[in-house]
Amino acid sequence: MTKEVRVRFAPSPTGYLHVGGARTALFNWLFARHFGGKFILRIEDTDFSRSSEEMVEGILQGLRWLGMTWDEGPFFQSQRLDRYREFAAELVAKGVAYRCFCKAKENSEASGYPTKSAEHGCASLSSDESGRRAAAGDCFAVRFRIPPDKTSFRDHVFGDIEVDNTILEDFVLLRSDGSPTYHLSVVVDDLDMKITHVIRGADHISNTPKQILLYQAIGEQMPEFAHLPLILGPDKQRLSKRHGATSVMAYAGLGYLPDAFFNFLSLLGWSPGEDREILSRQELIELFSLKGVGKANAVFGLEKLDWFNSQYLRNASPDALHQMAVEELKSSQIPFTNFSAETLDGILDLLKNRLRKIGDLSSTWRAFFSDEFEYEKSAADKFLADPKLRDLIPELLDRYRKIAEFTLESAETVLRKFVEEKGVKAGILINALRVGLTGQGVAPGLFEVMLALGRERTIARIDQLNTKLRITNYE
RNA sequence: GUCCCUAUCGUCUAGUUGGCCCAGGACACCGCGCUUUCAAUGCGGCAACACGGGUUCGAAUCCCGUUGGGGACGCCA
Repeated sequence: MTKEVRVRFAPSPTGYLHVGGARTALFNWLFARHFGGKFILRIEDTDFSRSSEEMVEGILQGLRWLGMTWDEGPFFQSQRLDRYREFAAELVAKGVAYRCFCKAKENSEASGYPTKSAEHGCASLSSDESGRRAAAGDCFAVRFRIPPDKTSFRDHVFGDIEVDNTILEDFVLLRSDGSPTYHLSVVVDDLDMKITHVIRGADHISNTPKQILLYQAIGEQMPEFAHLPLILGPDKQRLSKRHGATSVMAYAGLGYLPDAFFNFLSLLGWSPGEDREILSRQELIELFSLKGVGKANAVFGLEKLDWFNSQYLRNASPDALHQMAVEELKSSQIPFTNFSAETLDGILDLLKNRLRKIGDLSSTWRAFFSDEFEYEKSAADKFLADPKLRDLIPELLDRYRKIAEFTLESAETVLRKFVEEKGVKAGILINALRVGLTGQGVAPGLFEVMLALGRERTIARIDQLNTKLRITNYE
């Protein structure tokens, strides 16, 4: 029996949960669920000046939206400060780290190139001297002493990676204010939390040797590593604000379904190795494997996300769709309250194949829910310009008014008969009426639309169309 | 600047140990059918192994180089 798989997602609360972070969380989550292991949430808030509680909440919210539940945590590094200090002290005692009494560099010159340990006078301070100065109250940071040789590790995604230690700097473990840096806290926590697999973004590849050196210095067994290729914007540059939304909650707001977003994200940098793409969470959990993770960075493109979303929308249960629609209409303040559930569901059934986002209901398909809507300009110009309409529409309106029973058949028969008598093509009227009824040049079948709107509204809108034809010149 | 990583259609990708790949699927795009417009659907099309050297009977698959892209080099994570 192998030991339990334990993975973690460890964001720093200096921003919202962004697309890249979400994908990292997602792969960790999938990995844990696949092996029946634990998914642990840890907040890396050791940079006090940049961390905030709202950001923590935002991250949790994003994870919840995507349905990623965690088994342990959230743990906060800010609450484990004593542990890191204790650890750093041990390292100093062991001689693998040393106190550095140099003044902290200003941020502005932080772009400096690696400083070799030899360049730090502090590195060669005797432990007596070092201890004496510390006891005297001299301010110091703790630096790790980089040993000579090379460091290598096997990555589950990238394979064997080796670096020469000489390029590594004697990095800081503990700042002069006593707070730990990332390298210290991440190693201590992964050890204490018994993390078996560190799955994180490829931007951490070059940090890994430092952490491995730390594990080696204290003689502990290290976790396995798997680095994930990065997600880039359409210009192949790092995803940033100028690419539009980067926070996952923004996508919630844009009307994307969490399941669709989840599915889409899972296929960014990973492939099940077969030709299926629409996969449920359960299927994803079963299929997920680090072997399927690619090495090349992936571009985050919206077209395919839209497609995924439309697939999930069309496959949504009537109940789920109903609920989403009600929410959407409410939030966009469209007064649809006089609709029966049946009416609403009928409309949704008519529209669901054409939805890309739930928000389309209140934008493109507004006319189905509200009497206040405009004719889409290009549609009106294209379909309302025929001068014959001015004479035809009033007559046709009259026929619809007189219709005995308003059904799909009768609605169509009235029009068919009418065009036959008048000797005009059905398309002229159908297209014009479509604009009149929906404001759009593109919509579901006209007679189905009539039924969905109901007799009264249909007649009222034809009447309105009649009026507009008289007062507007369409071209 | 130094180090690390990476490179298949516009995009996401398949391509397990080199031959079944003059490279498959999906999105997008284009055409045709259906039709009342569009969507949906069906069928079809466009479109890639970055480049140059090797190794091999044979390379998208292995090696080297070039170029492109990304990442890291902080008392940020």
